[in-house]
Amino acid sequence: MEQDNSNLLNIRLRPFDVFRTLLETYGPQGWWPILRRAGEPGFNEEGYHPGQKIRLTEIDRFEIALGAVLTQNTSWSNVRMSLGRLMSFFDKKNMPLLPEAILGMEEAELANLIRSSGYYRQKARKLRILSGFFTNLKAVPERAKLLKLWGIGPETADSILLYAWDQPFFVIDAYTVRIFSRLTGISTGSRTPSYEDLQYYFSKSLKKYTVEYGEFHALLVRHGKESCRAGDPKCEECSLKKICNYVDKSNLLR
DNA sequence: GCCCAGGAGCATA
DNA sequence: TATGCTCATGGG
Repeated sequence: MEQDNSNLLNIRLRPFDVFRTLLETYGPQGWWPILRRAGEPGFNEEGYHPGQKIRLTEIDRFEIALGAVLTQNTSWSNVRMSLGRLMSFFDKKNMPLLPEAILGMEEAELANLIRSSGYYRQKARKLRILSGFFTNLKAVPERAKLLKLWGIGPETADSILLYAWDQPFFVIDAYTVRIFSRLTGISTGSRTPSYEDLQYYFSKSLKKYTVEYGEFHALLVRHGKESCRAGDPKCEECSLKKICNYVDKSNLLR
């Protein structure tokens, strides 16, 4: 059965125009951050690598996948603490942070190390399942196989595929939905368009350059944190206000 | 104390 | 298919 994405494609606003404006505003974001390599040439102190084309190692890819699960509905600052704890734990054992290391420990012990990420019991289980999948991984994972894993949904799968394997899957997250619902007036809440419809809408407007996909998603996260915030959006200083449909009611009431 | 954060799975109707 | 609930820590 063919999906009906036509309502979204009728939207006048082109995602690519938003991408250009955000890139002018903030510059390249250097995603996905790799904490293991923080401070190395080309990486800043938090592991971001703006403007650098990074050659990823097996350990890098696994760290990205771990982070993608840990950051589910959770701020990155909390995730960074968990990743730091995991790394120092295995550093002391002189073991690289690879799937075998995760599988070699008790789930409760793992949960304790990642407490700061929240939902830590669920996420410990997710990380072990993910690790099992990674142990017999020979090539780029298939999206459908990732989605069959307990704890891996579309956003997490696409984040892993895009940032760890350079595959052109555009990531739709809560920031993306919020920003574009304000820009275009598309409905939110239970009436939010499906993940696949939104992904199709963005993909049609972008070239299949994974750098563009990765940069755009990172810029949307940055913009959602700093400007297009949930509670008190800073519409005055927003670089998208000329093309935005959103009416900041809290401002009108003043 | 409140709200929010780089989701996903499951029960119920 | 759709809605509602659960999972949980940490920062503003």
